[in-house]
Amino acid sequence: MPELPEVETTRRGIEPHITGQQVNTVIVRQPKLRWPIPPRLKKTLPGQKILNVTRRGKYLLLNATKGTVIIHLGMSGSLKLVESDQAAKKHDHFDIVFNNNKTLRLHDPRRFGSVLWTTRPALNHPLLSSLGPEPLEDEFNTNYLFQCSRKRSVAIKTFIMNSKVVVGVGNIYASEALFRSGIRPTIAAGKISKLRYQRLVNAIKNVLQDAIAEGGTTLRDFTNGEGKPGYFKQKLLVYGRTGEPCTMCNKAIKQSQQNQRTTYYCSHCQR
DNA sequence: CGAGCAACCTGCATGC
DNA sequence: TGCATGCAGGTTGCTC
Repeated sequence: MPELPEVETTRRGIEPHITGQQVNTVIVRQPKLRWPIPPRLKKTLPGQKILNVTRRGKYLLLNATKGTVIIHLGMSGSLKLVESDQAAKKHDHFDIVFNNNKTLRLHDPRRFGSVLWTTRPALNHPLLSSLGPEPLEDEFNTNYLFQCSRKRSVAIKTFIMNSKVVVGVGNIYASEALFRSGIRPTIAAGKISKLRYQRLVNAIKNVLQDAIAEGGTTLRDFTNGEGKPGYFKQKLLVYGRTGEPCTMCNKAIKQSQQNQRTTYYCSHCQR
């Protein structure tokens, strides 16, 4: 799935095309996503205008006249703008058809994504209300992460992937940021020094910014709003590189399991 | 409260 | 070619 850079890439791709546009129709082909697509969306959204498209963590917020469409892409979701007469393909579960003959189309084979609707401030929605800070904002800094980590025994990789700690860091960028900062993914979060947290915070910010600049990472099927892949995969230093030489020391990259997820690291460079 | 893990679902690569 | 297995970008919600 899309981690923060891929969601941000999607946001930038669709935002200029749907801002100010009026919704004509909502088409639900498969309502069974992570949560059911709310049935009232089909009646309530037509006629409304999209005011802007924002992002909170990995959630996209289509802010409309009378409420907000909250979209999460899960593991395999992607959004694309297509001509409204374009036929839907397999796993094209949801469309917002606009009056200008363009359609925003959600494609999601695994259906871990979600489409929700709220008429209250979106940030108050239960799924968004207890999220941690945005990693690229100033609130996410060394002091914050260090304080937050005290007395926490969880592995540092698990810790930075916890959206209550910081949003947007998924399996790819967690491994990459820990490599960039020289920290072994299994170290207990509470045992890491402030200096090392400073390096980690910088690494998280830098890797996410670098990835956004490349349009995100396309492993298999991620595409931006215009159907194009991202190019950050070529710059991954450890993720998916098991057995290949470390770019720093030439030793073979290792992999292990944490929380049912694969972790990639260099046993020489990360301590 | 924190930690660990099963669950949701489909597609694809691999091995027999 | 077919079948079984394991793995994949995420997150909630359950147990302990």
